[in-house]
Amino acid sequence: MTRPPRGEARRAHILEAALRIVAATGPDALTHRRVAEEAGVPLAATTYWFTSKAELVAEAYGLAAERDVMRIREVAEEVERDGLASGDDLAARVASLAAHELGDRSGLIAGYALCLEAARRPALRDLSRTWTDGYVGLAATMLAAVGSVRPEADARLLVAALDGLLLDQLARDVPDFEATVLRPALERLIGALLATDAG
Amino acid sequence: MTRPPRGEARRAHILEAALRIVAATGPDALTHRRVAEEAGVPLAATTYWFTSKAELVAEAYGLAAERDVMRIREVAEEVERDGLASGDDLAARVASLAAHELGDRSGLIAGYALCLEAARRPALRDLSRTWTDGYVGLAATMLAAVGSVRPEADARLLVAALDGLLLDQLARDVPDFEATVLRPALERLIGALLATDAG
DNA sequence: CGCTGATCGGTACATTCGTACCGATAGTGG
DNA sequence: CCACTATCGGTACGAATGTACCGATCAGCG
Repeated sequence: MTRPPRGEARRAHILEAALRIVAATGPDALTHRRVAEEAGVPLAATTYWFTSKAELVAEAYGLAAERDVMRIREVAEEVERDGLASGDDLAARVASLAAHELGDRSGLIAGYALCLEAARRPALRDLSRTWTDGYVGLAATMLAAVGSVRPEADARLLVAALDGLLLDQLARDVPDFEATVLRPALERLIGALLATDAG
Repeated sequence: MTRPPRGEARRAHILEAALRIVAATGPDALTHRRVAEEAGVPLAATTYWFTSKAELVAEAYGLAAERDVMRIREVAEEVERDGLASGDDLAARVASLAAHELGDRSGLIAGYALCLEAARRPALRDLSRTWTDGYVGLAATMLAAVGSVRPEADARLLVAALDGLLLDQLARDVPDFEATVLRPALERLIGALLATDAG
């Protein structure tokens, strides 16, 4: 029998529950009671570990961002080690990465919710920027690996397009999104960017 | 002296107030009382004109979408009449359009909030799709006007990139965004897309 | 063991929420 | 002018919320 988590472990447990709720039901459904229920802890635990609801929200977002950036960093290092064969190779890599991202609607929706929150609450903006910058950095690394002349600028474009496509897919729910939409679009974009590098 | 609005006018008045609130404080701040205060009407007016809060929210989003699509249509027709000189011309046009959009953070944030809501509530998905499709249609028209070979597919890419850039800007707040970020990015994207059309 | 602080679980409370209700009023067709 | 209906404004109420509080329990240390 595993005993119920105590101490900091419980704190983390609560944050996880908060993220699940944001993704499933939206940020406005994030109440102390709902979080406590989802985490399987008494109500008082949420007020004990987080002095206010705002703190809970901010830390939950922070966790999501940190975890995501960590995962990105791994992929970036992997690409730097192994290199990339071609633009299409890069497109496939990014598409698969994004599709995997889309598999966890939870974190994805929470991420975009953060963007909108950050649009209102300046305290969250650094968090949001760090998140995006992580992606841009990865994209730049990848673009450089396939010989892009201006990897940084094009990376911003690539990440922006990716965000837009993912956001749209969240509402559209196209079946087999990766193969029918994402990969073709990315191949087109990356191909065009690389092809005009010479000129 | 203008008398307080009555009848359907008051209903519209309430919807406008709701949109302002969503933009300024987020969707979770959208309460009957808050809306009533913002609209300058008694609390009961909001429950009289909207049988439930969900109806109010849905109609507010619908209004934002409809109004925006209307404005897009005008631009689309204008472009179809006058044509476009070049890719850079198109980029400047889109950048200015988007910058204008960004001027009204209100509607913009509300729009993206809708996307996220639609990711959860299927009832809103049609609305969200219509909205995006409107933009894609405009973009396709514009791309066709400058001789794009596959305007439809490239339009999706263009709109996605635009969404990503705007979303990022909402949190980043780069000064002089249109000139320093938006226009260069769009010129780069559109230029690359058009240049590789031949091959 | 026994003490002490961290942690836990239950509960209380003021506030705010969505919504329902009800009497007053204004505009309109007869 | 007189109903009659749509609309208005004020208020009430149960439910849910954030948060505070309090006594019980656990873990480490003398």
